[in-house]
Formats: sequence, C-alpha cells, structure tokens
Amino acid sequence: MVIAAPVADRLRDDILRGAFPPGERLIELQLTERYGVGRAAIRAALVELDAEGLVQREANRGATVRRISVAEAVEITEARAALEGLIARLAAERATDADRRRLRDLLAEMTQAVERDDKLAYSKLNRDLHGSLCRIARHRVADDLVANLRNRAAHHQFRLALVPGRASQSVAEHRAIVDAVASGDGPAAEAAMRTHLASVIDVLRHWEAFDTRA
Amino acid sequence: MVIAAPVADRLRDDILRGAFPPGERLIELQLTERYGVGRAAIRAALVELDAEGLVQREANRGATVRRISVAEAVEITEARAALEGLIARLAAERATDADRRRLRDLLAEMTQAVERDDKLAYSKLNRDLHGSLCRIARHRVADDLVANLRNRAAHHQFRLALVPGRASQSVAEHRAIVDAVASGDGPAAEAAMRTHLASVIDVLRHWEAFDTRA
DNA sequence: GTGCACAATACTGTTGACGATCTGCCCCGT
DNA sequence: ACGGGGCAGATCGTCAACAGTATTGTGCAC
Repeated sequence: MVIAAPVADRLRDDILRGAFPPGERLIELQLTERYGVGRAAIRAALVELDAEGLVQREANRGATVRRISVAEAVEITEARAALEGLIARLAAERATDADRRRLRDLLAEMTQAVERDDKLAYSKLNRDLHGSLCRIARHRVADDLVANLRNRAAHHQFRLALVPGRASQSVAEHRAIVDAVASGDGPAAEAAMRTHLASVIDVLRHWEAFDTRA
Repeated sequence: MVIAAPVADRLRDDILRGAFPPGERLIELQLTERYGVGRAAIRAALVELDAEGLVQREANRGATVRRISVAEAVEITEARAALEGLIARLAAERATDADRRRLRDLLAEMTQAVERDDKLAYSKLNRDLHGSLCRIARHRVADDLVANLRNRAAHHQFRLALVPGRASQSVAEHRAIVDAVASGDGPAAEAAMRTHLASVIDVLRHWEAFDTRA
C-alpha cells in the first residue's frame, strides 16, 4: 500500500485488464516466472490483493481471482454511492474555477462519445470524471476506499457499458452531477451522485434476476 | 483476511489495545519471539495490517504502528458517517422485532452507564450498538469497511469518551438513531446517524485547533 | 567544541530448500 | 459397472542462511 510494491501493482493491473479471469488459480511458481521475482515477493503481493478483496486465498489451496457475484456488486455499488456522495458534496464545496471548467469539458467529451457510440472512450471518460471528482474533493480516505470498490466491481462495470441505451441515460445523470458541482451546490451534488449510482444498481438488480435463472 | 491468519489477528488486537503505541517500531525478530512463529508469518501479518492502514511500512526501514493525525481521524469519521448512514438506513428497513427490542435494551443500558458515569461500560455498549446495527443491516461490504475505519481511529475514539459531558450528548444522539431504526424509518435513521457522527467530528475539529498549537 | 569521514551494528529483503497438505488418478474389491 | 483406499504429483507454508541497506557510534581534523 504505502511501500513500493511493483509486483502487486502489476498483478492488480493484469487482473483488472482481464489477463486472469475471475476464478483463475494464481499459482505462485507461475507468477514467479511471469514477473521475474522470487516467491516471497509474489506471496506478499497476494496477501496485499487479498486484503483489497481482489483475490481469495485458502489455506494450503492457494489463491484465485475472486469472483464477484451480482449481489455483491450491488453491495459494492451501494457503498460507493454513500462514499461518492460524500466526495461529490466536498467537490462542490472545494472546486476551483479551473476544476469546474475541466468537469464541463469532460462532460462535453462524454456527450460526443455517446453520439459517436464510442463505448470505449465513454468508459474511459467515465473513469476520468469520477477520478477528477475524487481529486477535487481532496479526501484521501474516501478516495482510497472508492478506488478499491471500483476495482472490485470492475468486471461488472465493464459489462454495464454494453447495455443498449445505457450511455445516454448515464450521460444525463453525469450532467446533473457536474451541474451541481459546478454551481457549488453540495447537497445537490450528493443527491445527483446517489441518483446516478442508484440507477446503476437498478441495472445490476435486473441482471441478478436474470442471472439466477440461468 | 479470508484465510485464517491468527498472527495478524493477535498483532491487530495488541495494537488496538495499546500494547504497541502509535509510532512504535515493529521489529520482525522481536515479533517472532513474542508470537512464537517464523519471520515469514510475521511479514505476511505486517503486509496485511499495512493494507488495513494500521501499520506503515517503509522500504528497508521496517514497520511502525501508524500514527493517525486528528485531521485524518476527521476524514475517517466523515467516511464512517457516509457508510454508517447507509447501514442505519438498511437496519431500519430490515430489523426484526427481536432486533428492535435488543436495540432498545442496549440504549437503556447505555443510559444507566452514563448515570453511573461508567465510561468503560459506556464505551463497550457504544461499540455493541454500532456492531448490532451492522449485523442487522446485513451488508457485508459496508460492515467490513466500517470495522476497518473504526479500528484505524480507535485511539481517538477512546480519547473521545473522556471528554466531560460528551456521554450525555452521545446517548441522546444514539436514542435518536435507535428510535428511527425501531420505527422503521430509514431516512430518519440515516439522518440521525449522520448527525451523531457530525457531532463526533465537531469534537475532533476542536482538538485539531488545540493540538496544532501544542 | 564542532563537523565530517568511516566503520560497526541492526534490521530488512531475498533466496533456496524442506516438510506438510491437498487433489486427482489408478487400482482393486464388490 | 461402481465406489473406496492408497499412491503420486502438485502446491503451499515454514524455516534457516545470506546479502543489502539504513542507522548509529567513533575517531580525527580543524
């Protein structure tokens, strides 16, 4: 976390980009070869990612990439709503004029991305916007927690971007957030962020009903 | 975290109960003797507690018990307010009749503890009440995050209980929370929980102004 | 007395090997 | 054919030893 742990960072990136799908076994000796470090370093990285909730370790059975059920993704998003609500409120109170301009620029780019139907760019801009709010809010504790929660649900977030019609609704919700932050209205920003994530939860719940049948 | 790591648990308990004060160096060889395990196990425990934010590790310089500034305790409590607000709301929606009775019993005991001026019992009941709400809310993700945040700020929480007149105000705030949860009013429970933690933050901020002078 | 180079110390970081435990498979009996 | 016991392979958990790095203490020049 604090100490430079390049191995954990690389492994985390690989898991998030899908190099190791959920449920995949993470065998220490294989990782040793892949990253060119000793088993002790791999072990430390696995303990760290276990604490982050990205991998699961069982005694004498090794580590696997943690599977996140839809129900758990809902919980994660609920927690995100609470914390990002706080962040949005603080961002509204602390944003400088430059910050406000930057948020509006990001929103404009998002709108264009939706018009171009460029899901990849939209997904990136989405992350940028949430990341910018975190930076503006200057709240280390909440930032770290939210970053972790986002990582945990990353797979489901990716799936979300592919839902037809989702992007246009999402951009409208983000517009409400940006408007509230730009006008310095903390409570409105918090409410808008909660509304946004509540709509994400709605989509997830929809899947839950569907997936449990399949 | 998931795996049985008795060493990390014991070390965490020892840190929380003050056996290792903030800033204390945690030397691996000494911990080896204290807990009767090899250095590898100690190392894993330190990585785990580092990820939890309880200890700080620096490259080639070892681990120390993390010092939590008052400013950081404020941030931690702000994040707690957001998450425990969610928990209180869910608890209000999900509490059974037995849960409601139990909460009222705890509140009655807290009132008596304040009348007896029994700060130790009050502190324990305080933890029990928050813990009960977490259990009732049945929200694993938020529970885990809150438990971690509480641990991180444990020292400041302890100091809080010693402020004169604090207990009577605190019990009034808890009464508002319990009343809202018992009557099944989710939004009111969330608001009451936020009010409670906002008053905790007020006390912390008071210290901040005082401590930075000293 | 003070500042600096240098050596001694203490501790961490890493490696390699060994024993313990679990999993999958084969063989055998029914 | 099917189920259970045992064997072999794979993998984790642990330990001891070595190398590398930061810190502390000492002596010397000024």
